[in-house]
Amino acid sequence: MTQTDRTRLFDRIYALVREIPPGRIATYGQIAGIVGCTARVVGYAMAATPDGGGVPWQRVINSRGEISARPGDGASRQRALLDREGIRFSPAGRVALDEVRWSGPGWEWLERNGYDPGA
DNA sequence: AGGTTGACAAAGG
DNA sequence: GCCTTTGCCAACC
Repeated sequence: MTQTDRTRLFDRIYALVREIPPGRIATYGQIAGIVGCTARVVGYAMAATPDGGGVPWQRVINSRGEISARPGDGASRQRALLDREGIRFSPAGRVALDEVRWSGPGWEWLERNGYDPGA
């Protein structure tokens, strides 16, 4: 590996988020558990995610099933994007994670990216 | 080289 | 079910 590990870490997160299909929602903890880091790092990586980079950052929310506060006022934009994908929000602004929760990437994707599906 | 910050999560009250 | 505290690890200053 010619690049530093930290670059690979962000790259892993972006690659994984990119695998989230439309109409599906993943939590920070879920992503963190797969890439092998804490949820906070995932949140920081999302904050550094460039718009239009092909990374559906909008499909990543907190474990409470709600859009967490983020710099600026892009929260409503994220909500609009998810609503466009068919995600329904509760009156409290929360989503039913039990229904739209992402099942995670396929085992072949994991193996292809150097993960260990058995673990 | 060291301290602070942060799009969080899990546990406790 | 909601709010507070604790732990977490990488990026940023």
